[in-house]
Amino acid sequence: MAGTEISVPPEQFTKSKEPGLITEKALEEEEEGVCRAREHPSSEELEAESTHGALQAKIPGDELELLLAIPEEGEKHILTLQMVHLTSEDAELQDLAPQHQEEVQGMVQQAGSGLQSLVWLGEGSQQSPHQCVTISIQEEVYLLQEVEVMQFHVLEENVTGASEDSKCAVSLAESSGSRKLEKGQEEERLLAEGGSSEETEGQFLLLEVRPGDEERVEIVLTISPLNIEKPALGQAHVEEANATESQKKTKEGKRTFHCDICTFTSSRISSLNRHLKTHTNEKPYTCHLCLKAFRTVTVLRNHINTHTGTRPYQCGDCDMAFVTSGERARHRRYKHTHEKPFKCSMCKYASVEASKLKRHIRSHTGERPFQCHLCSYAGKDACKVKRHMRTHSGERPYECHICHARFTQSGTMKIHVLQKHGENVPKYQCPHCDTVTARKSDLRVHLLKLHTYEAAEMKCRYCSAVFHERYALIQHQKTHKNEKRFKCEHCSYACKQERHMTVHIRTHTGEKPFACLSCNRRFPQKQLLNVHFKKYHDTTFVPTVYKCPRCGKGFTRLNNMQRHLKKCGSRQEKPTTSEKGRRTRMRKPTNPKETAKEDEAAAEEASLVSGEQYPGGLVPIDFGEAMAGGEDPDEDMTCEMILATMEN
DNA sequence: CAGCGCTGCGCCCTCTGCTGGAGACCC
DNA sequence: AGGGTCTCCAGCAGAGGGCGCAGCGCTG
Repeated sequence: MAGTEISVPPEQFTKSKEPGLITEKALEEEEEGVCRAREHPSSEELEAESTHGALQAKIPGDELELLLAIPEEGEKHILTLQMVHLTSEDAELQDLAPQHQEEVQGMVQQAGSGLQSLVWLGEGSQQSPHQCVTISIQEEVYLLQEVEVMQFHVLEENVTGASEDSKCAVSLAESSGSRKLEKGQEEERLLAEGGSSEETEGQFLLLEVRPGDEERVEIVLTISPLNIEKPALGQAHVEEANATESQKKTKEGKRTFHCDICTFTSSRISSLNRHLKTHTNEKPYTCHLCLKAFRTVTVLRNHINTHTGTRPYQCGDCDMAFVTSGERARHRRYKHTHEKPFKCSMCKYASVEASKLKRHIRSHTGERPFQCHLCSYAGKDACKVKRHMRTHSGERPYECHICHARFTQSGTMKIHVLQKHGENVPKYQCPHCDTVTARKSDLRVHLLKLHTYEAAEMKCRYCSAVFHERYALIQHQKTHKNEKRFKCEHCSYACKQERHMTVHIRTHTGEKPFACLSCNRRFPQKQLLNVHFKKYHDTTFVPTVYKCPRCGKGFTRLNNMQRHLKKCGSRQEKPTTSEKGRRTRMRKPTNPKETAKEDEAAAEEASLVSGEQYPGGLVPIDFGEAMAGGEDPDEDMTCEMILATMEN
């Protein structure tokens, strides 16, 4: 329970609640060359700041200026400084680094993305620019006129992985306006020694290095306003180690109490005492309903309210009520006032909470601090990693209440329920054609594939027409659909499909590519070979018989039986059960498209069977299931001869 | 010291968009 | 019969909204 009171300037670690708290004197001093501050930037300036980020870096000669955008009153901005890894390729840095080794301790490097980085040239930089320690102030939210604590990492060359980085706490004071960061060898020395550094030329710069676990070094870097009295921080920490209850008064007589266990400081001993309880398990207030213990009675009361449902803070604009007034205030900002004081300096995003802005900033920086321990995935917040872990565990926590299908994400299930079981399913109509998709993303794919202008010409496969849009090409090619585009060069035969022509050509060439493995007879068509094999080599083969219901005459082909029926004047009879094995061939298609397709095939077959396009009435036995069941294996027979053979 | 106001962190949720496999369709 | 294309659909991740809760500054 040891708390140490140390003496630090009163502004340090203190957040001013009002931007106006910055003193005119301080502003004047800044104007005098070290820091330049402006009370209210013009709109143009704000726009420029928005464009270039929250702060800009200028390195005029050996001097470094850190330009900070000044927000409008009440706004809070994120300052993001990006990590800089010095490599041998960083010629600019190589040139710069030695130059600043003597004089420059901190510098801000304008990164390519428009983000900024703070490079700390520590002791290592004296040996080689490659060994510079780079300090990246990742992000923090603060009123720009405020003193603020920032988190950043100290990275060494070739050290990868944020978890490996040393964490540092930085306090930046007097952020508004531009600041020239003064440097000195003393700071460098103190950084290395783990002590503190004071400003030179009137600027105070505090460094505090704390040894952590094996690979961690904690550095507390505090940059204070120019008019702040220099503290003896290094001494304070020596005293801290020896006398934990020691106190030091500042020039103004104010005291700061410092927690020995963490970096917490407070100007009130009561706050420190309350804070110290957070380092203990001391929780004297116990909930009588669940036996959970709490540190303060206020926390206990709020907790009990969660049991009882007591929500004393009612929103005046809706029915919502909350346990604490703070929750109500936040709710009102979200739902009613839409006040969003946290504004991103790199885009127009604004949020109710600072943590949301912080999270948003990661979408600019690409930072992914939450690593999956099973794969290389890293998320921008812990929740993403948790969701990602389902891909490893196979967990599917969301179940469709209708079909009980399970899903990894609630959104996926919602889409499923809507589109599989919903009645008013939203559809996405393509503006260029009749295509309707169930999902917007699919419409996008459709537009991309079919309606995107292609620089390369796409040629019609049937004619010389060319197109730059795939959809237009497909529509055009459909106009060729019913053409008998394939014409025999030896006779007047014409057909729609190339494979039909291939078969037909064999009637001219005499080619017989299909040989029977049992008797070595050869056939020009595969179907002829199949029929031959079944009839002469397959003992289990039972030919389909369609009987005329009137006279009982049998037929192997349905259409022949139907033709016979017209003469007999009776109706069609179903095939006998012995024909069941072959019945599937005669199924009536239920799909209208299939029906049309078969009708088309039947029509073509009829055309072929009639021999109207074949000189001498010779018809090649070909294509189509209607023919498959009854052809004679004799490749030289005409269709009529085959039918005559097969029919009874 | 209690209480208020506020902040930060974490969690859960929704919306959105991209991706790739499966199956239907077309040729 | 088989390959190419397209649509459907689930998986998955990015981004952000909203809220619960613990802790801290400040004040009476």
